[in-house]
Amino acid sequence: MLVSRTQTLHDVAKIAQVSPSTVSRILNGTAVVSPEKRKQVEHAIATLGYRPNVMAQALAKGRSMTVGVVTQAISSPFYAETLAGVEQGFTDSPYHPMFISGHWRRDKELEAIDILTARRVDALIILGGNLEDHYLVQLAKQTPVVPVGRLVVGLEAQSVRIDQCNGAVSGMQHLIDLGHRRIAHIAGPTTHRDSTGRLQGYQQMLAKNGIAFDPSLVVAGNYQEHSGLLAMEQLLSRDTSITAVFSANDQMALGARLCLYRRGIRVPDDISIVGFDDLFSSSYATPPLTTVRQPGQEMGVAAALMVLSLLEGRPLPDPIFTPHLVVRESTTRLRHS
Amino acid sequence: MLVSRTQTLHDVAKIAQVSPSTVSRILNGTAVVSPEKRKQVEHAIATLGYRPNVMAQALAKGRSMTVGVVTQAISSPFYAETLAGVEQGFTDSPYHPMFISGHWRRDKELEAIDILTARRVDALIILGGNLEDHYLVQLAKQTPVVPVGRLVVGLEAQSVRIDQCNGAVSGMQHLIDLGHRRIAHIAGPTTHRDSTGRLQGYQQMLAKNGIAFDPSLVVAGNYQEHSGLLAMEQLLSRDTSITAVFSANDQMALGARLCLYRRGIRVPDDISIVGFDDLFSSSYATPPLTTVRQPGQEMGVAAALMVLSLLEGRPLPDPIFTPHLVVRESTTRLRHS
DNA sequence: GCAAATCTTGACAGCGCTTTCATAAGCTGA
DNA sequence: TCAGCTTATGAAAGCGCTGTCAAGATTTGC
Repeated sequence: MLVSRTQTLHDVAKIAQVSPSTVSRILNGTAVVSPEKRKQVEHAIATLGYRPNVMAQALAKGRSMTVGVVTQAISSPFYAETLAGVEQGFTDSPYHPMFISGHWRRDKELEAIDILTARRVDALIILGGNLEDHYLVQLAKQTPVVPVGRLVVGLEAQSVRIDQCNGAVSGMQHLIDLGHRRIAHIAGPTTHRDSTGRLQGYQQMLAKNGIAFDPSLVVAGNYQEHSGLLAMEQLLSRDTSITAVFSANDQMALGARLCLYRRGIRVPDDISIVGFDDLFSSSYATPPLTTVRQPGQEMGVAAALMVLSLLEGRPLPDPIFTPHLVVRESTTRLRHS
Repeated sequence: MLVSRTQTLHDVAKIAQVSPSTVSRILNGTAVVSPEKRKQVEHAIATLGYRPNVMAQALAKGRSMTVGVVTQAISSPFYAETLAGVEQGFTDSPYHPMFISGHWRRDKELEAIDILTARRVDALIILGGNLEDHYLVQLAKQTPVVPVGRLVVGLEAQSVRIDQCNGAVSGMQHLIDLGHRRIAHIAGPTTHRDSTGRLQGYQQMLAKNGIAFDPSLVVAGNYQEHSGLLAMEQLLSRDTSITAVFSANDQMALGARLCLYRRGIRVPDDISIVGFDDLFSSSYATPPLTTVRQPGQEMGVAAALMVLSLLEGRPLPDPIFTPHLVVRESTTRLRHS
């Protein structure tokens, strides 16, 4: 129903011949109201096409009903799934998410938090990022903070995350089961705790299977496609006996795959590739990528539920997710040549 | 600066020993204030770590300083770029975007608009979608509406869009220049005006080059990867003399490419593929996809500027973008076998 | 040097809603 | 039947800010 001037609760009250308080009470279910008045009010609301002004409600009750989400880039395929999950998690709740990108820069993230707190968001969801743990802990004293994809010391019960090392272990297990021994690793930024967790899993599985760790077989990228391509080139120039590569994320795996394509090295026939994350697009790569699935969407939903629990004082859900291997077509059994 | 109770303009006024009005004036630059008072106020703001409450400002001035963005899926690679552009376009403006997904469903889009108007957004950006033109025109009478990626009749000056037909023409031109004649087309949903525009470009180029239009060479998908795969299979079962395919979007092109991979048909050696959109991931496909670039990011920025212009009564920017061909490695000259 | 014009500043009434608080009405039971 | 209690409802005071209005202070012109 489209009407000219935007209607207020007052207008509704006037038409229904009750006081504004009564209308408010019906809207919020704050108190019992006689059925007849309720009927009148509901009718008035319908005929006016009235919609409460959320800003005014927010101001009056001191809660904005919006939760701020600091992501790194709204267009990053990796964060996109989690954002979708967050959005989904808030559907059917009175809260709504507001997304702002931090562009992987500390100052931008700070700015984002600033903008969000100026809007008096009721809670904050922080996807990854470069903000120090102690800062987030401090921030959490003002408004609930839910970190996603990282463990914030001091906020362990509410940091939605996966067991990185375990994920890496299952990816490596797969490669080793297929007979591979010369396995390279394209790591993430060495400063990221999650990259080091994955690296750790890689090394752990090497050790467990009596394969000597060769530092020249691991090179770090920055999680973007291009760095995966560069890393692969470097790896190839160092050692041509590699038969498999385990990449710390899908985007770099795709970059590596392009490098191999350009050099005419076949995947998986010559070199097998295992990624990490399982982006939507990985299942449509050529060949479809075998990868360790990080349940981005589910984690987003969990983050939303975590916020809701925090806000309503309910017991918190389990924040730890376990990544699982998804076998597709980029890996194959090592042929003894 | 983190303080316990959240500070108000009143607190600042008290500390600076001026009236709240004066503080407001300084904050908004609404009137001239003596330098000394300004100094005092600025000092008070700094020591208190004061941040104005955006909700209260919104209520008082009747503008929420937020613009609603109805997208289809926040995780769709296609919309993601545009969303990023929108976000970027509002940086350094006092406005902030709030995204809600419509999931390609009319009822969800309506719901999204409902949520957004309850928050009294100052404008609406609608990415694609299924809402009827007349509905949007009607809506635009209440609050500025900027449709993106489609032409809304009645809102032509502010519909940010591309010339679909022209884009298809340049993709086809490329294929024809390479000597292809048996060119299939994987179309988008027949109900979408943009798909039909692309189909039109396809037919136009066929006609212009004296190639008879063969209806069995076009099959429609739904813009998702899987439908591209299915379409390709259907095409192959109908006619094995195809040497090139022009897909109405990259996602379907990627699906088609997977189909060919599974059947051992080489790209581009056996069949060339041209996509449409140029998603981030297309340049890392195997092989990197030749495609018609739809400038998603730029269009997002343009949509934001359009909103700003509408809101500030400035002349509107040009809403039409021209797509350009990006030649990569999925197309090659036809070899006469 | 004084009336008139200009400028800075504070008081105050909203913005649209929620939420005490108080009042009037309806009940209970002895 | 009436003291005492519970209930439904309205009046009014905010929530934190902006913007109008008018009053003081200051400057200008002749």
